[in-house]
Amino acid sequence: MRLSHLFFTTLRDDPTEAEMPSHRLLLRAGYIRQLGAGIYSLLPLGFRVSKRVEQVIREELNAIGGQEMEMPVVHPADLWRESGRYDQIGPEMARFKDRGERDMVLAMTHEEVVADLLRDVVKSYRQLPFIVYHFQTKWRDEPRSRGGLIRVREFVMKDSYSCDRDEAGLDSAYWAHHAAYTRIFERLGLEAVAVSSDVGMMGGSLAHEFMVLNPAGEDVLVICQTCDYASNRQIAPTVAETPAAEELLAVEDVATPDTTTIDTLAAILDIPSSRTAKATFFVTGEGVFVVGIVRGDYDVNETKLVNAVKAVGGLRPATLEEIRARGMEPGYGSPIGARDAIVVVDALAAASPNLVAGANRPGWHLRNVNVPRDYTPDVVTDIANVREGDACPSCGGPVILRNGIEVGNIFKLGTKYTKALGAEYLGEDGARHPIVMGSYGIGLGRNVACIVEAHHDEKGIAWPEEVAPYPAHLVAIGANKEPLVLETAERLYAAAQAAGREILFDDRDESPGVKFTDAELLGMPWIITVSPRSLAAGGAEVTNRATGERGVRSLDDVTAFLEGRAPLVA
RNA sequence: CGGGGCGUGGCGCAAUUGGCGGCGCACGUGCUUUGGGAGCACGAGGUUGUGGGUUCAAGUCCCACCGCCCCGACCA
Repeated sequence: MRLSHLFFTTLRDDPTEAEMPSHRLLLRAGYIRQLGAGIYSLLPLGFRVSKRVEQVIREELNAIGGQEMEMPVVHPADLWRESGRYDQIGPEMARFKDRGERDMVLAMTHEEVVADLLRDVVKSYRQLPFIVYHFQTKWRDEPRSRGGLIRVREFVMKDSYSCDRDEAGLDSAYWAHHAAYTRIFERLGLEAVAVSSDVGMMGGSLAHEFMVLNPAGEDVLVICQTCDYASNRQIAPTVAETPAAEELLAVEDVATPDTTTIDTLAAILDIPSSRTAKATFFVTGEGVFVVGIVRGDYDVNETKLVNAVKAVGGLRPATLEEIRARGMEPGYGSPIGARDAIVVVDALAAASPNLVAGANRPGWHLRNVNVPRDYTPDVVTDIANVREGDACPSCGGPVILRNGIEVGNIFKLGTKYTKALGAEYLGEDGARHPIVMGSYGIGLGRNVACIVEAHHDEKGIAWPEEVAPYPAHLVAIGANKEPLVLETAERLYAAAQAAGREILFDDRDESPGVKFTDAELLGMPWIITVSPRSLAAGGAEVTNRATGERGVRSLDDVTAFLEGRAPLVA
């Protein structure tokens, strides 16, 4: 591709909107352009990268027996009513009517369509198992997009679906995907760690997320320093020593004016925060009031709390009025005297004696509150967030917390969708069984962004060879001073083309500085410079973009590389 | 949805008290230049996000709306 004809432009200045390196560089180098919040066009360069990522995924999925297909972006709403998600999912799903006034939706994911196909196509156990997948556009009207391609509303996702006779089959398909994902992210140049994760609204019994560590990541990961334990903090169990038993003292009032936080409470009473109880207040999507109690030195983990009370529609923070209506006082709250509320107490908090808790009166707390002597929990379970340095649930070693970006996920769905839609097969036993599904996703654009996050320097992008839009960037310098330069560059370019290898050729009438700067910004793995100087030195100068290694190679060596016959070394 | 910020040419920015909308880069033409974002000359490009209001006069003040970014809530 000649740069003189490439549909792109580079920007000299950083766009102010872009804060993450990947966003900034992809914009500046002319890979992407924004159309609206969370909506991006891929320019030819960006599209080529995306296609190369796609190809890596395709190869690895084919290797585990995946069959590529394509499902629609627009679905009849009735299909989503069948699974129940039409009413479950909020405004993040786009809904509209077609000209016949029929309710339609834009695809957020494709479990329903797969299940619909299964009930049509699969009759017998002989047709199972199989894996199907496609690369298809999803629309998810996120409350807030951010970080360029990291979190968008419209994106192309590889989603695959395993269809099995039974749990054992699902298990094997699940771990096959786990292995395939490991290979995919390795080939993409991403250091992804597989962490256990919450199944969320997808339902199912087991899930992993593949995470790339990044300070801007939206998930918090619990990673063991000693063993290979890694989990999303949403579901990471807390492991704490059982507090030493103490004589249960009598409850007594203590005046604590203007003391509505754990920090100030611990300070005013001169006690560690672990001697206090923290009360948090939520309301489920169905309007049920939930009080969550953790010890003062921990935070409430909302995912665990949602799961503890099986909160339909999730949880939202309660309003002050809602809290007072239940007989509690914000800032001085505790379940003592609470009414019309489900009380969930963290296991550690329940086991900790003589805590300071709210008196439900402004300016007052209570000393020596004990469970269940002083109030009765409805649920006692782990609802606390793991902290940095806490014990690993697997080996007991200290854990660290890191932020991560989710680049892929795998879910054991089970029969949730096939039961709802009636996708059954006739078994060897002559009975009908629901097909057992798994669902597995990788977002293309987010992976492209994460690759840039991991492979760039102050000058620009440095693509790994596996995903680079072009293997080399050919630069001709001093062409109008020495005609042989342009001749040579043209001959190298033609040789690559003739061999079926497309490379980037900067044939523009630009100054050397512009060409070098752009080449480094665009980030092809090899920059090949032809100039009077390089010709005098015996060929072309080759620079490895990632390592910075540079050397002069003979035109034969360079030609062999460009034709794909031999690797290049600097 | 809550909090904060910002909308002026493709990008980055300026415009005093309300007083003729400018600058750098990028872009076009010509000449010069060619190993690190070249020089000179000429030139094109704007409904200052939208709508209303105040005023002799609005980029600037007021109201409403729209859009975008950041933090939070949220995230199949």
